Amino acid sequence: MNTYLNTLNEAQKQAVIQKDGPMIIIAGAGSGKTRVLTYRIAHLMQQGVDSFNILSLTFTNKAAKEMKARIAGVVGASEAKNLWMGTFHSVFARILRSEADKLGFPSNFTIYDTQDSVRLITAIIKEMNLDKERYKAKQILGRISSFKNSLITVRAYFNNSDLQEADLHASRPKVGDIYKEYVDRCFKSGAMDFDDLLLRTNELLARFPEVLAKYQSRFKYIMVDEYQDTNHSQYIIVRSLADKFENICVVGDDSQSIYSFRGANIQNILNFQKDYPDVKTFKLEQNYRSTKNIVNAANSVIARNKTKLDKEVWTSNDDGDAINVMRTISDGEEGRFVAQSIWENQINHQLTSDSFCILYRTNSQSRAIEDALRKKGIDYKIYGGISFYQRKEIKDILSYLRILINPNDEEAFKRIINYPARGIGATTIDKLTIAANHYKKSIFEIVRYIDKIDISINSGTKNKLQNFMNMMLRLQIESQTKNAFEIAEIVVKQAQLIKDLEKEGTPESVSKVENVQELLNGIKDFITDKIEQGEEASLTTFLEDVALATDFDANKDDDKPSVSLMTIHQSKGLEYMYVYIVGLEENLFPSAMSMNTRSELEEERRLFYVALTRAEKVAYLTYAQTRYRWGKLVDAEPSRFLEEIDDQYLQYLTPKAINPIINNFVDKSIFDDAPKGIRFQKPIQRKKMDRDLVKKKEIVIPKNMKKVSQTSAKTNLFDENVVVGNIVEHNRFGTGEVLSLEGSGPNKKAEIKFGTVGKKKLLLQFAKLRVIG
DNA sequence: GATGCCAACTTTTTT
DNA sequence: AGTTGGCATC
Repeated sequence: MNTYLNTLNEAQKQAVIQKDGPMIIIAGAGSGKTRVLTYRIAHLMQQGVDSFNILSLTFTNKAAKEMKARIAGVVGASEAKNLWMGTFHSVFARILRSEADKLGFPSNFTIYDTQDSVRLITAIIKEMNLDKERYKAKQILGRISSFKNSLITVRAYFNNSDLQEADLHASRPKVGDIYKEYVDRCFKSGAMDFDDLLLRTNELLARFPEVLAKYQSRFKYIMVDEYQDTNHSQYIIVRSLADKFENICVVGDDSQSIYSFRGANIQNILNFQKDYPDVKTFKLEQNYRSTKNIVNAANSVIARNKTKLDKEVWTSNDDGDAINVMRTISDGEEGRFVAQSIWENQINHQLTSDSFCILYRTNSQSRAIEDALRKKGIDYKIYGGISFYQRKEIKDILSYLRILINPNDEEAFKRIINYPARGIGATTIDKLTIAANHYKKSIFEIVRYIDKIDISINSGTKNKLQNFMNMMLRLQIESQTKNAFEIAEIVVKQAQLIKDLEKEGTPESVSKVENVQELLNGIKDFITDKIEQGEEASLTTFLEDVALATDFDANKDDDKPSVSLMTIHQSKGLEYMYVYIVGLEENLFPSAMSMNTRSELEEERRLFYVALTRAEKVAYLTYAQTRYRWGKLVDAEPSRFLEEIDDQYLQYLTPKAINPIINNFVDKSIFDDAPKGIRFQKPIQRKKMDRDLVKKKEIVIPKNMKKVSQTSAKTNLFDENVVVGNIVEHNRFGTGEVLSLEGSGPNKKAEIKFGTVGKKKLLLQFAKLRVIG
């Protein structure tokens, strides 16, 4: 018993065994935070705390799942099952469902994603006849979102002259009216957006003392991970729930607070000690993840931030390699460098692709990297960007399912009323919306009782509407006796969704059909999973999962090893042996939108800190001199963050082939008779810092560059110039002899006799052969 | 009301 | 560069 305690260091152990009262664990990057949290929960349970009384809030659903699994390993699966564990959004969505009637919501309320919210606001702005240039839907949503996250309700807004004045000043006097209409329409649709899941929870706890008391007594022990990234709304929920027992344990690292753009308030963690004067503070400062070089380099950068808690991250790991800095002429070249480097590191160190991760500031940067990886034949997995569930064909099907559960869901209804096309156009939908607002009913009900109301729609269109409604009502009845998968299948068939796509016959529509198929499979998997775990497998839970799922949750891990690509934000909490941070350029990282204030810049710096501390062994920092942005080639300057790292931890790689731009255009030999001393350098010295970097460090021969430079010097090692008789090496088949060649250009094939698998005919452009003799 | 073409916008990060 | 929405035309 308690053997797990012996695997912890002293600081970790103290944090694990501290049972009661408020406590804060300040956990440096890579300091075993998850382990401490996991063991702390397991320890509580071993001390006799009922799992039902423990609430643990994590940052992602994936983190919750993994922690639950690890706890189950210590205390047993059946014990771990009752733990309340998940993201703020999913835990409180669950609570809201069971208390929904108190707030006037149906228990199967819809969760609007950002897309739904933007569409609704767009519609409202249009209905109110406002100038959509002045009232940009996305911006208005952002404003409403920040109101909600600061617990400023519509009423509070209209009671707050400062806020109204600010909007007036910004020439947007109608923001409050839009806000009000938006909230009303969500309510009428039985829908909550992401921020509502927190705001409405606060409403529930504030307005119904008996509900608050119930959950206060239930959650005797509360733990909050990534506390530095909680917003005010989340903060108040936690404070209210913990108010009875004050057994509140928050974990976080102020140096990794990177979500202020969505309302996260770093003050929550900085002020925790003020909130609870008798707080016990624990600091986890030993880093187990990274080399000394990486830890020290990261420290040297974050030291420049002014607002932070006092802590010192250190490691007893090896020094490791210096951090590699690479400049390329373009973003395309940057991608090729990364791909080449990964390829070589894989070979040289016998690593699989899953040891590598490529991090970038913005999703749009992935394209150039992807191209390069694909050309090199390196498997990769990309997280983020447009999630599967956001695709049009998928959202359309989900909208059908949403309507079956909650017919009042306005956004879903508007999506499908004319999809597939059934002759119901914008004019009709406008009329229906007006009627719906007038009668204070949902559009669904208006259509359902279209005969009973006074509305100027011609009989042909009315007929179409009734046909549609009849189908929906039929589906509704069927859905009551079927499981989520069966319903989805019937919907796809009844609404002729696949048929509609197949009719198109374009390559895009073919892939859409595949996506629909994948969705159906996904629902099937979901159901089997849930049934196996003895959990609820209803359509409601499926749709909730979909709405709150992150990209990580959606991805299956059983694929073949692949390089991970993601934004830095998504990389929080993860670690990889090799990390490539690309696009280290001014206006990109730090972002041009985040350089106006000191605090914005500090957040960008924390972001860089997060990126660098993902690396266990080796880190590469790359930047390009030119980059395509908005379809245009623009010049780029190296990021200030490169300068901010203490020089002693860096080594600069600047291969000759890439360096002088002019050499790509002019054959140098034509100037062979020119006077000595002529410089083939660009005369304009734009990149001041860049020159300095090169001047200072060029002579240093990078420690681990030996292998790299060897191979990159002989580029023909990897290309298609093999001849009969060559001994070649193939990634999977090993070594073999080239027996014959046929075809030319992209179709050039080689017949090779491998020792392991015998004779093979391979297309050279894909085979990636290395000539070794 | 549907279709197809052009203009405008995009790219900061996400539950 | 790629996507989306608006507008003209059928």
